[in-house]
Amino acid sequence: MKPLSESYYQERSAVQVARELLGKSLETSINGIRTSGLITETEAYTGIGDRASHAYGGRRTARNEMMYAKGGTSYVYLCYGIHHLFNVVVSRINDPQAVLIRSIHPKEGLPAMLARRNATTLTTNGPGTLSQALGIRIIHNGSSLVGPNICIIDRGMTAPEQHIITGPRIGVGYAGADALLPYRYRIAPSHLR
DNA sequence: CAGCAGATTGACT
DNA sequence: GTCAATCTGCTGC
Repeated sequence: MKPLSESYYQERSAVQVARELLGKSLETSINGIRTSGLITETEAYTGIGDRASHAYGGRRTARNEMMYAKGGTSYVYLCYGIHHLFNVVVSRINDPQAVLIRSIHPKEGLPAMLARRNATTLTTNGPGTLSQALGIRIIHNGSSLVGPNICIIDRGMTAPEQHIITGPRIGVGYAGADALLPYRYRIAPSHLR
């Protein structure tokens, strides 16, 4: 029941963390409002050799700078000019591996999440919608995952191997052969309820 | 500098 | 199924 430590993120690869984060609790405390959910879908972006990654070929821009930070840092960026996508940076400084969180199962703070989404039914099954529900925005780019605002906690819900479905990542058709790699991980829908 | 595509979503035909 | 919303970064004039 403790937040995952900084060394946890630094000692593992993106593939390993993407798989192990399934079932863990992603929690935010923003402006005194606490919200959380269990991670049900992730994708691994494995570094400078990964054609689907913003850091492919060692590319370094103002947007993706945080991918080069130490493991345990948040990488939040704006996609299509509208949606905030939340990533967990993994490994050490200058090894830009990251895990995109694509879906959560909401647990705490449902009213606050509904208000942020401006909705009456709660949707958190997409990288843009879950970030909005949890209140994660560009200002959280670079936030520590062992800091006060965003953290990931093991609440004993680690997904068993046989309930994990793997497949190609979503929306990365431009990545050639790398688009086919099985770097998307999700908990089988039949095990969510 | 213009044009275009992108780790998406939701409204509409 | 189609398409607009709208910021970032890359390509080419």
